[in-house]
Amino acid sequence: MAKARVVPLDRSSPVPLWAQLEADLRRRLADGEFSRQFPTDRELVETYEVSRHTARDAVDRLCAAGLLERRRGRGTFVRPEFEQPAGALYALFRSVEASGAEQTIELRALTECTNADAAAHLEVAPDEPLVLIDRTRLADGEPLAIDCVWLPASVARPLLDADLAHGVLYHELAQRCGVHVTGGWERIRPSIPTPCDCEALQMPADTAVFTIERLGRADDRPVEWRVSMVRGDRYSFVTTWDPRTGVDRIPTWQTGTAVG
Amino acid sequence: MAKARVVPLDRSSPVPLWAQLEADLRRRLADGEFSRQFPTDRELVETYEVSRHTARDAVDRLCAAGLLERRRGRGTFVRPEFEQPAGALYALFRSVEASGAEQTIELRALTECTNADAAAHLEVAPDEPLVLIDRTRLADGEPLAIDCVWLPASVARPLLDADLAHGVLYHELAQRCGVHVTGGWERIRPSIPTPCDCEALQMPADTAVFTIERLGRADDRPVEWRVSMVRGDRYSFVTTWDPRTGVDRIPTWQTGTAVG
DNA sequence: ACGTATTTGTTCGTATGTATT
DNA sequence: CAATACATACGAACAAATACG
Repeated sequence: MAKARVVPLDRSSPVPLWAQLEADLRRRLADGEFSRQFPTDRELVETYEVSRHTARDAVDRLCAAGLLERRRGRGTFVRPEFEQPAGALYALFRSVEASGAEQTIELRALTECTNADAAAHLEVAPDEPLVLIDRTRLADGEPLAIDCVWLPASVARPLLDADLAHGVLYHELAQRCGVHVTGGWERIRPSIPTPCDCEALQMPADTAVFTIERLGRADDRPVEWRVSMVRGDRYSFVTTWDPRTGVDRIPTWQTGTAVG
Repeated sequence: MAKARVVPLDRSSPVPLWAQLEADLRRRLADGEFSRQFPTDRELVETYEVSRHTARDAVDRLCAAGLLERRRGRGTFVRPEFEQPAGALYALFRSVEASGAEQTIELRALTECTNADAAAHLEVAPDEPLVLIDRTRLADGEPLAIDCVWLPASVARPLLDADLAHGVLYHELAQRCGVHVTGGWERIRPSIPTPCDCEALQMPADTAVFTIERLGRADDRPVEWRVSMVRGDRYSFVTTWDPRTGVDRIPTWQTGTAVG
């Protein structure tokens, strides 16, 4: 465990104390300093020398962002699921897992190659060597998605020896390559798969899929370009809204036809 | 304008004061009591006889939910866009409008009919008469989506005389039929349009669309069943995330290829 | 152009209630 | 029962942005 490094707050700064505190707690969270238990209000008051109100303000925002969870009488806890990658693609994997289905991965290819399109998104030269990870994801043995990832070989070459049929890519990427994906974007489009992709997904020829393009960044540069195809006849994107309880909830993935 | 009806707070209730206050402000917002300007902190303190801290707590939550907006030195304001319908479909219309494109509507059909599938979603008998609104939506003259809505004729018959080529359906529904849609769900799927739909959308035969199914409820019962097809070759669903600044979990629609 | 009043933003302090250990 | 930790609620003061005479 890394030793606690606390950045002292600057009271003469125009940045509010709660914002400085929130930023430092975000940094310490990203450093993995709190495995599960988070400092109590009182501890924060003492280490940062602020009022309890200010400490709560910062922690409240981290709770609202979903990183922490407070439990009355017990303490504040890190939400481990939020250490997992963000975005609609990983939300799908998690919702499938939460449904009780057993997820397995078939590795179709794990090689070094070049790809001009992926290179463009990764902002490297078109002939720059890339690591390609081509996998099929299955839920209870039935194909759910095909998932192609390209990463610059200069940073991702250690992955060629990794076991990518289990676990989360980002964990391997952090452990073996020292790269932490911190942000990015995703674009979701409907598309018609090629006959080859249709076969891999074991779906009829006249059905459409979600194509999810995903770019992951490691602070200073893009490191992950991914194109995934998700069976649209089995999975759909569902949103509910209700002005009384709060509107526009986070979309979730569902299978089947019933919507609450 | 309705006279201000303030529900007194119950200090012996186990429900926190801020929750009671938030609920009452939500109700007054729904009643349209505040056209644009919202009470100041001081006014809330006086009318509800709570501390400023409690009043701010309630208002902060309404701000977080997106219903209000506070501006230092000016006051608190109702966000008018939040009086508009929620969901991915209306988010698309708004983002197209925000892009500067001129939106027009072509009315293809406005009739009374029956439809067993729609009736099932509206929870009425299969032969119950429905109002069908079948429209094509265009952005700068180019087809963007086709949009079919079914409503129970018993409540929506006044719409047969309405001008549905302009304005928002929900406004007509509220004005002519006295029905306020307050909640519901949406399901998004990729699909392949029929040749007929392809023609209406003026798109090539081998492209896929987003199918958005939408169920709108008026508190006690479903009143709107809608199936829309959005050109997937022109519009995509984009999400960005960034753990440092807070994860952006609300997807937006974009056209073109550039993603920030 | 300036000063004052208003309004929200931030920060402190204090006390009490409630759930958990 | 007691200690701990979060939840709620009150009060007070000053700062920063805005509006207005």
